Amino acid sequence: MVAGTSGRKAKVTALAGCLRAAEPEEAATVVAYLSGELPQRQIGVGYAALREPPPPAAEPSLTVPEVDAAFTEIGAVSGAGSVARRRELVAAVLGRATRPEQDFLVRLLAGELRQGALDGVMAEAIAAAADVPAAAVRRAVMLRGALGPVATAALAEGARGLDAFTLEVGRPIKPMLAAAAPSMDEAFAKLGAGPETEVAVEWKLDGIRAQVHVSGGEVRVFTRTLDDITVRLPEVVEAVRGLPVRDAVFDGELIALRPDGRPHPFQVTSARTATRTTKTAEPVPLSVFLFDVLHLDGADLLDAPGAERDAALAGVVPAELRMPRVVTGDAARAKEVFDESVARGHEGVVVKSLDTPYTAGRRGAGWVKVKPRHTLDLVVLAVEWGHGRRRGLLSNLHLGARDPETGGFVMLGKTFKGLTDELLAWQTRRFRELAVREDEWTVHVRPELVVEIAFDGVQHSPRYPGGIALRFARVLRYRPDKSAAEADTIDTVRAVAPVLD
DNA sequence: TTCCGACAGTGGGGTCGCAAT
DNA sequence: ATTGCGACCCCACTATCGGAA
Repeated sequence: MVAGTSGRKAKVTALAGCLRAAEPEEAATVVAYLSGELPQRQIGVGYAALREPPPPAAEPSLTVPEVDAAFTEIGAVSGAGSVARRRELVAAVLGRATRPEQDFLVRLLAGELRQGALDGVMAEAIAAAADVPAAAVRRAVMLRGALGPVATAALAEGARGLDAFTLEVGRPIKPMLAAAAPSMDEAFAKLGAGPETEVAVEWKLDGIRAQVHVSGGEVRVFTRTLDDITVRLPEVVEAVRGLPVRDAVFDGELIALRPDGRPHPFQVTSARTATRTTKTAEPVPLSVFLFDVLHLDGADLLDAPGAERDAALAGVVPAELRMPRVVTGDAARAKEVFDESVARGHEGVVVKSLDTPYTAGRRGAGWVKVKPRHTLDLVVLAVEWGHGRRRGLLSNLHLGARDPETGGFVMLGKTFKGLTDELLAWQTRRFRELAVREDEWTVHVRPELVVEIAFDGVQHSPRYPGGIALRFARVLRYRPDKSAAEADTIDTVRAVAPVLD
């Protein structure tokens, strides 16, 4: 029903009907499932555990609370034999489901529900079902970090129930995200910036986003997906603990820096953040750069304009713990900041409106990131069949650079990005003509077609034969004017974007 | 009537921890 | 010891809907 229509209003109507029909105690679970999430967040079941579902039941008998209880039990399984035990429990649930129920549950557990109803549409549906303003629902979701509890409150108590969701120090909220622009001029245009309207131009570091809560001297650190990673980061806790605040919520970035202040590759920061144990004697320390404050000693600042939040930040955080930032209305000055950030090895800048409040969880137009862009002409070595709306189309390109030593090609990664429907149709036809070998997923082709690829940088790769891979590769256009012999070489790739060490 | 902001979809590379092989 | 899997870090881009202009 929901997947069957492309219209958002129709989806909202259908979803709201489901919510009204649900028992009050089921509402949170129903909302989670319909938006493709589990209240448990994760239960250790993925694609591999779902490959061979048991025969479906003839008659429906499963209830939502039963499924929820089963998922909780599956999520609690651990230790030796846990993989087999989880699969056993998954099979038991699926065996009680009818064919359509099985199909839904498999897609839900695999994270492939894809029915066009994630947080945004579901928030509208909750608002419709509970007859409350959609903006109030969205705000509650941002503050609570989950749809389910918000749905329960809205359905039971209406708008009054939503008022109970406030910023609580110690509970993470969804972080504000940035839109992207290809150049400083376009970033300025998006924000309406100019001599009359200044903006903040902040360095963008290639690290891990962090929301740092201080509550009476106790510090907690949360990731973008609201996971608590405090215990992994003692040096971050130590750095923030010294600030002259009683209660505060900060937003910032964590990054591993070398002694000269230049950044380590992202992989170093990522590994450091993901490591739970102290297995190495001297882990690479992470540096903290705070760029926003959402609460300060009793005062919520979410709705305060950017300039006011920055003033509050500067009042309690010393410059060495703040993200470098320049306020200007001059695009040329902004470009200088961008150039300096890049020259020091960083990703680029984020241009921020001085007026907008902190719009958590939405890719609001208040922040716009600008990064440099590299390009290469590479050769397509193979193509993979697409899924979902790209089913039946050759979608994901295997990209290779010329290897002058062997006369062959070195694969540097894949991309499916940047392709229009028209281009997808064209390349599906074209690659069939060039096909030399085909398996279930992949069509291998004669290496003749040259494609211009944009990418952010080059990183060490344990996967690809050249030992390097492109980061965030996307298609700009095909180059019918170039032959494979004129494509860029592996040496050019290394020169264009050196791998940092 | 046209324009544009918000949203969902389609996957990319990488790391770690754990259980199975 | 190595491999497979699940969970999360980082992410760009296009199509579409529906309200704003």
